[in-house]
Amino acid sequence: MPVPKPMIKSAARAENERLILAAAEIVFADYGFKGATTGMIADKAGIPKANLHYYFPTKLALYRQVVENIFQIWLAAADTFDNYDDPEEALTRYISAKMDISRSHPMGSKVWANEILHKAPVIQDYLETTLCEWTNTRIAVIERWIAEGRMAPIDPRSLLYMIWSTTQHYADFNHQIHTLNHGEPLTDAQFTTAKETVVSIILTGVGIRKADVQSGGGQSANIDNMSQQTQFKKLNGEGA
Amino acid sequence: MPVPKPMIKSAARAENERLILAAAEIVFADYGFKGATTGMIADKAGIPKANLHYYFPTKLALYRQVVENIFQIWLAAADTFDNYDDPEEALTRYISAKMDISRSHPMGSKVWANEILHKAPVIQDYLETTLCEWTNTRIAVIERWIAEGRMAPIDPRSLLYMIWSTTQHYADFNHQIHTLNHGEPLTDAQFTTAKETVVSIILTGVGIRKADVQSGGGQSANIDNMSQQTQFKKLNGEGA
DNA sequence: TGAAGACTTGACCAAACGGTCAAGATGATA
DNA sequence: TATCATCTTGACCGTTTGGTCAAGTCTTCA
Repeated sequence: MPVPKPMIKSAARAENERLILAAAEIVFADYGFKGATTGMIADKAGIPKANLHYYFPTKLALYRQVVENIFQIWLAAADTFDNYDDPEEALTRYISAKMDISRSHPMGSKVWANEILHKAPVIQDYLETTLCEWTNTRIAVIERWIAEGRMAPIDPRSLLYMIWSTTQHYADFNHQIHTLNHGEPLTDAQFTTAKETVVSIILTGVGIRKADVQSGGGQSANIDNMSQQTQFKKLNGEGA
Repeated sequence: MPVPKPMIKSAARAENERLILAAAEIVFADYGFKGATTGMIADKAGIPKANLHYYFPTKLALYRQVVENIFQIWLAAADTFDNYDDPEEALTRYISAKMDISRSHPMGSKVWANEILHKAPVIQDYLETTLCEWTNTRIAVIERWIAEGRMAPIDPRSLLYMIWSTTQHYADFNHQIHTLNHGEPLTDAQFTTAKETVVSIILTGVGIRKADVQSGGGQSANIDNMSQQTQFKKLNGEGA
């Protein structure tokens, strides 16, 4: 019992804000900032609209809070990039983390995508400061890996964009993915396949893993060595 | 002079519809369906709002026309996939085409992205028919290439999603990319680097090209052999 | 118990928006 | 010139929506 009063005071407040933010994330994701109405959000949160405006004075303030929450989650995932100096380990974990967020938290990604699509009217400052710094430091890390001969000399910035776009696609475009999957969401197995394929193509693409081309006929024997130790397979002649 | 009257009749009409559609594409891309107003579109087209409604009775009808135009452009690009049976050639051309569209026609991609993000309220039928068929036939092609040992046994669907997301990222997220590029659009050189990097990572990633890891120190010597003939470089030891 | 603050809510308002309309302008045809 | 169809446009309307407000209810604490 460290904080008796000043925290009890906002017991109802905390719960209501949580409800509203959860509802807002879904509604903003599905309808965009303009398309979402405070009435819809209030309905989804199970409270009257006037009550929503008691906790969040304007629609914009609520939206901004939603976006900030998402950004925090992404920054946390980004740490995986820093905690390992081995490019295979770092990239594998980073890609996996971003894929997992796209599956567990798709609404957040959609809100972000919507915001960027419309020229970031409310989060431009994030882009210019936090995201810019984060990007530059990671580019430096990748450049070092390249200089050390630990991966192919690709353009680091393009690689980062590739990782972002590919992983977030599974959140932002999940409606399209579902539709192309007979209207059903991806099963856990399908999603795992997708994750492993993305990791495999990128790691192989930047020269960290080696390609596994079977000149014979076989179907797939999917790659699942995406963790600590990579078992390099022999690769057969391919050159012209 | 094959068609004298029945076409002259709509001379003004054709011109006005063109103006309106061009304005609508930009405004819908920047603000989404809900965020865009017919007044904004009319202003950008340089005509009164009532006149816009003379040519397009409802906002929805105008929007649908814009989306259909975009879809046609994409389908044309998709043909590049069919015209070559060599996976390197086909994938390189397809990726390049999609990258070029993202640069030359970013608004269209944004409108599409916005539509999918909001669960495709007006183009669901396209997803279920045309896009679904297109996807399945290309998956079959990729599976054949894999079976013939011409590329690594990756999941074809995940590969397609990867190509779509990566290439369209340069349109849908161009605001973010600009911001991370000191507020400037990518130069032609930067865009070319991006395109070559994407092609390189994906082709290497699926085992069509071989990685070029320089164990020494050098900076980059960027890959630019993205056309007909690939010059495979030696790749040095990497295994654990 | 009662006063003070925190929370709840139905009713309301002004602004913005999609769409209509009627009155006209323009242009082709005879 | 007269007629008719196409096109143009300012004014207008009903609806939706973000946000307000005043009249409550509930909780806490002396």
